[in-house]
Amino acid sequence: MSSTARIALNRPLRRLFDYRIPDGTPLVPGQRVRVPFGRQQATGLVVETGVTPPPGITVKPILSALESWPALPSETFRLLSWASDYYQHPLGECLFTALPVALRKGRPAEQKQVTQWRAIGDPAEVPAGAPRQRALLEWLSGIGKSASDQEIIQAGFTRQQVKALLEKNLVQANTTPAQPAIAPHPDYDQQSPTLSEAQTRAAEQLARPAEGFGASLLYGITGSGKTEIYLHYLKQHLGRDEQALVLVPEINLTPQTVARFQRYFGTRIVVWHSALNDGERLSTWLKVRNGEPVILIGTRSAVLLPFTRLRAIIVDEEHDSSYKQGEGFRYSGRDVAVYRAHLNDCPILLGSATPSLESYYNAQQQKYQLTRLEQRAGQARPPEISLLDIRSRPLDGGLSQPALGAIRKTLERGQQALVFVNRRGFAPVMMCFDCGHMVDCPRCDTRLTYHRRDRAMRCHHCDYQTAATEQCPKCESDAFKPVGQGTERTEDVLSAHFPDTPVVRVDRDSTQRKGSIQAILERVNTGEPCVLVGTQMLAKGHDFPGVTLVVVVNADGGLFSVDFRAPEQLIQTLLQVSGRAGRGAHAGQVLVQTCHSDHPLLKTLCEGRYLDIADQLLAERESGQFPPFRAMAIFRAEADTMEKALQLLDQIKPMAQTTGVEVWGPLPALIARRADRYRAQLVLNSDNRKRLNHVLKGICTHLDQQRLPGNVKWMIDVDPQETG
DNA sequence: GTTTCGCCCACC
DNA sequence: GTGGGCGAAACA
Repeated sequence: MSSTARIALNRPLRRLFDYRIPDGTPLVPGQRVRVPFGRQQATGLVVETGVTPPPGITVKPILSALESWPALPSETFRLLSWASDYYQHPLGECLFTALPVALRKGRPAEQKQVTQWRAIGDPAEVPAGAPRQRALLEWLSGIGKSASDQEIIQAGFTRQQVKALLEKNLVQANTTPAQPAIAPHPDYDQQSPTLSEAQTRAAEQLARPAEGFGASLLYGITGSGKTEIYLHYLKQHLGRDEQALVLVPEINLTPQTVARFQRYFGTRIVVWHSALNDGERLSTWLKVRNGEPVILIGTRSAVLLPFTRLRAIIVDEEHDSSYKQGEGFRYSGRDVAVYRAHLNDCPILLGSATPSLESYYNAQQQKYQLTRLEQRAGQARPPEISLLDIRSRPLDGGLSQPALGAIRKTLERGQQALVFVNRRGFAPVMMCFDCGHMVDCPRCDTRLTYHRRDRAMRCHHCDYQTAATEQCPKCESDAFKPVGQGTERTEDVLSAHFPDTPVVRVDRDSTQRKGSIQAILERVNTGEPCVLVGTQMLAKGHDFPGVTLVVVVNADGGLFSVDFRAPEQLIQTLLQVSGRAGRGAHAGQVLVQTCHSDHPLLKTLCEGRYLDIADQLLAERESGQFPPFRAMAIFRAEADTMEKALQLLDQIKPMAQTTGVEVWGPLPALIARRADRYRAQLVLNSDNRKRLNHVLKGICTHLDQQRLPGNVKWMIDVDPQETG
């Protein structure tokens, strides 16, 4: 009697499919199989065996197992099943995100092999009619070692010629994996990083002799040397045969960061990020799956890799909003990492100079151990932050006279200045100074922004773009100009004020080319006086020892936003960018231009104690019934008319509104129309996460059963990062 | 009367 | 997601 297996497919379906297991094919959960699906074939993952198929369906047989072992080991499988349930995302899609593309498509789980060719015969044996073959064999004998296909082609020969020699038994082939395995006992540098007194104290607190799960929050101010603590932490918690995971935001995964880890762990360091190609992905995935003793430094999706001996996890810049995936499977890399540490019964370290309110709250609740590192490493001292009220001050390219004066003084001292343009909620918009007309996106409820580089106007929410006109499209006035502080405008003003000093712009436009950010950093690190102008990018991670002055052009964007996370993110950004000042021998100074110099948040910012601000912000979250005091989820709907979207939400609302779950809305989304689709949402809020999860599951089941009018789409965002 | 388009639905 | 079935619209 043959058994039945329940299979997950890579489809956006909240459903699994049952197949007959052919006799003599033992299957375990997590194993890849090939199955017939409709009139096509698909790769599936075994979820369960020995199930009873629902009545009334014809069960087809599994075609084959792709391996005899589970592609997803049990711990990874459990992690993803939990995430599927927690985030209310279809299990199939969750499981498949943990496979590299090659394996999703059903390709074999094998390392790419490279073939090396070696001469074993005498060139004289090659028939005279094949001069190229003879030349190849002579060349191969001459170099005295084996050569790869690539080298042979580079030397001017062809694959056919090698093949012909192989048939004549004059060359020998030797295939090896393209990426050698990491030796189980790698001989890496035994020394640990040298720690300062403050670092030693922090490291000692983090060295927990106790086995098992334990989460720590490392609050380490900018420049305090968190990386040394990470290195030390890994040395302490990690055996030679064991695996570790270091999560970093995309922007922080630079060659410098990797090199610092390599100094202490050598070949055990492997990386995982969006720039890897499919082959590199498969190769690294296999190393992890094979249990090689890797220390993997990676971005968000690295938390889903199939580790088998994971013994330590670090999440760097744990507050960074890029840990939350913004579409599809909307998981938080940081939160999944914490759960994964639970599953593995291993320690996890969350580090930040500006911890998220969620993690800080967990520390206050004694769920996480809080370790503070409040001294800068070496000679460096924390920068002095002051507010510069710009109400009724004339601005030039967004900069006030005092700010320009401070930049001048800094340059005269032979030091560098950094001008930070806070672009969040602020972008250059084309406006007519005669009639006030601004250009809207024809498909979204937003204004088009102006890009001087190619004289185009673009929408930031869809791919619409159009050429910028000289005159106002409405009244044809010539006074049609960009308003608002773009980095380009600020760059111009700075160049005009300081004609003898290089002004370096760092934003997405200027760093798009590969390696250009590297070139910029090298140039700045020569220490020559210069002015750096940039957005978000400048706030993160990079070390500019020559910078002693930071000017924040516009701090006010996040102060009065509708989004409950906006103040937190504003403060984090300001503190992170402030942290760029005075990392070298000279003290740093930070000038924050604002129209609200009496705002309590900004006043606390000047005292520079992030945890005090976090206490303030937490109090606001508590009184507003926001996370982390309550669990939140957003139910979003999208349709070709606003009525249809709202109608779906009206239908869902009574289902959600049960004991212990509060529902706000339905409300049109902050950008109610995007790419000609109308968007609205319900906010669900509960003091009981289990209940919220249960309610969401009920809604999903309900909606899966009923058929919706065609183009209405819906999705659920658990622990949303943005409420708009 | 024939072809094309778009919607709906199952897929195990 | 994807292909097929089906009815409505478009075409000769």
